[in-house]
Amino acid sequence: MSQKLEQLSKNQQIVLNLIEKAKGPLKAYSILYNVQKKGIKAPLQVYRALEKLIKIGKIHKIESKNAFIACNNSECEISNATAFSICDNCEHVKEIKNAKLSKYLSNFHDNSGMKFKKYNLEFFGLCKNCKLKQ
Amino acid sequence: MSQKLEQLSKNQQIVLNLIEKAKGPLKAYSILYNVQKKGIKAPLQVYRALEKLIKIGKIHKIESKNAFIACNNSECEISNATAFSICDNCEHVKEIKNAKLSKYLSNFHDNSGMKFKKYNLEFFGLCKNCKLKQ
DNA sequence: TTATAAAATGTTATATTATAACAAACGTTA
DNA sequence: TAACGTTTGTTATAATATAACATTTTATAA
Repeated sequence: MSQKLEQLSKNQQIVLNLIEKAKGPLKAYSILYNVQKKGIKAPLQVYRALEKLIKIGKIHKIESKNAFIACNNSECEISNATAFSICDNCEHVKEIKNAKLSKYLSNFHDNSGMKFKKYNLEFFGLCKNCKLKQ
Repeated sequence: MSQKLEQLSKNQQIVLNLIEKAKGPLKAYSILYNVQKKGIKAPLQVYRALEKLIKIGKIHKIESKNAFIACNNSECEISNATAFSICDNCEHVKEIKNAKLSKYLSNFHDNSGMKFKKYNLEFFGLCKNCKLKQ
């Protein structure tokens, strides 16, 4: 039964495979072009797969880039606590795994006492490589 | 001279006025419809104003909603450290002012030692009102 | 004050991102 | 097998954002 829950449909698997073997985040229409040989023909097919993959935590959306990246963080299986570093120069994106950070943010509550079920954090700067080249 | 720097152009002022008097974030095309009586006719005129207003920190973009909100935080004048709470139910958005949080995030560096010039954090949950109604 | 550079404007067209609506097939479970 | 939820396929369209180019306004400084 638990195996069923992890069973991906055909389109979902195709899209996930592509995203997982990519070096960085992929955009929806770039995904579409790359899976057309596999029989996926329309944007909706891609978006529906993405929606499901996000929901189950296999991928994340990088909101500032409208792009999708595979989850590499075993701690965020339910996809409710995500943090990324994004290079302003080369656009390299990396998911941040940091227990302190995620603990800090998961426990954060604002002045009104509102607590949160989910957060997404995007950091911007220059990655090591790009900093050296400056 | 410093006054010149803060001087907004006509279109920028029109767009900013609208966003500032709004109760929540506005979408670009909703802004467009609402400023057409003021003579702004095309999306680009809106997007250009938005771009400038973001750059100088007068407004922020809520990335997960593709919407724009006035800055209410004197501490983020350069718009490089933003945090928001977003209600999943009523979509109410509020900028979070919290010195500890911003200090924590501004000083954060990842495992590789990469430091960041900018971050954007979006929290999701139920606001007080919506929590009560459940 | 004039030239010149930088910023802003106006405009048309188009690119990019995402969803609506509907019909059909599939997989699971009662 | 009947019923349900999920996934698929498909066409059309909505929503978001930028390219390219010509012109005008504003700031700077020679």
